[in-house]
Amino acid sequence: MARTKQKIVQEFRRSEILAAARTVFARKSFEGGSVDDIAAAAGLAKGTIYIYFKSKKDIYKALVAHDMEALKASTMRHIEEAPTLREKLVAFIETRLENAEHNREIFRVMDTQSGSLAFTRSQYRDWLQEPVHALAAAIEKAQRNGKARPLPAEKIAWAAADLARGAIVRRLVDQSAENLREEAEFLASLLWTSLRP
Amino acid sequence: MARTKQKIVQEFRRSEILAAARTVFARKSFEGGSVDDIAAAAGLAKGTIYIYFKSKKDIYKALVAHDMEALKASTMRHIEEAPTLREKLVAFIETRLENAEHNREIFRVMDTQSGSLAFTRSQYRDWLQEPVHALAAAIEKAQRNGKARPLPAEKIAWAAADLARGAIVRRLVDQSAENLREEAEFLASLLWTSLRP
DNA sequence: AAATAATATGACCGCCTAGTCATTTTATTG
DNA sequence: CAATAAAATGACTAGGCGGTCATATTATTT
Repeated sequence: MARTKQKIVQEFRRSEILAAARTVFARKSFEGGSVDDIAAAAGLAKGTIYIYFKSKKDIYKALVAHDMEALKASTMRHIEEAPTLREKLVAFIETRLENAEHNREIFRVMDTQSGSLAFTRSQYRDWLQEPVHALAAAIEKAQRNGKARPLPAEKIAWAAADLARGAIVRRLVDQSAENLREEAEFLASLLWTSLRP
Repeated sequence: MARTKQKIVQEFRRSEILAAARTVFARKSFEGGSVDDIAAAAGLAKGTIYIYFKSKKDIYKALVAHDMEALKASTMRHIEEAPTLREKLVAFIETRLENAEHNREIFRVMDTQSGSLAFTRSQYRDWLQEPVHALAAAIEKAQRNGKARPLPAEKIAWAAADLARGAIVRRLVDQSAENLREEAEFLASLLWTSLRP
């Protein structure tokens, strides 16, 4: 019982710290943001931070792992649920736009810092490639059923990811209020035009 | 005469330092790379660096300005020279892939650090948007002549930039040796399929 | 070749940051 | 309500950084 209570509080603190780190890293990048910044943003003393995380890098890893996993899961689910390939394309792009809209900070963190720091290649493969591969698989399945032309599926899937990313960046910079669904539909249609039989 | 000699040597030193900075910033990012790193890479003492540049930020600004300007000019010229819209699309994408291939470091620098540091919005507008706008203008012209369907030109141009960027990132990571020209052709064809009458 | 000017050097300074730990505050328990 | 355990604190340390400057080296001039 006490154990559980402890765990709950501990996890709450950890998530509070991660939320603070998300803001700080987004605004100043990993190198630019200090642990003091994070502590201040979380309303805690610096020493407290080190009770819950063993290093600054550790915070960063936990943060990226958490948010990447969430985006991956959400994207996979939406692809799964969409019935037709055209709708899967829209779902893939829309999920990513939506996620960035609601998590501006973490998108900036993932987008700027990504490569160099703290993660094995296989973890990135998992987070970044898995949804893309899922989309590619859907394209291939449609191709086998004659519902899509035989273009290289993997490449098209990556193109969808790239188009989504570009739109996200522009939306964040321009504060563009353009309808999210419409934008996703338009981008998906660019690819669908090439794919449809 | 002496003046000119001086200038030549000075400019040579500056470009040497920029080359060193390009490597360092690409590997460690702006915050992560130190002036000592740059000095070591350039084979100079730290003090010497400060004869040619007044601060670390100043080095960064000169570096990005130089390389962005070069990419912009190259892209604009290739678009200009291509006769048809389809070829202009290919030229736009190919130029960017080629540039990244031959200047891996600076691509990483521009891609990771971009937003926050040291530049006015108008400078970025210039470097990033001008080639895209040039492509958009070409699309619009083709549309007026009935050589392209009336899709939003600006959006298509940005899509071309996004597809190019994605391909570049993957080429850098995967060391992919896939034929550059073919890759550009494929990406351009994705857009051209939607555009062609 | 001496005098003078231009360049290059690296030890040094002040500042900042990641991480520690003795001490204090808060929660739990008997 | 002690007594004890758990959690939180922030002053402190060690190391690294950007930037300076008195000194040394090299080039130019007379």
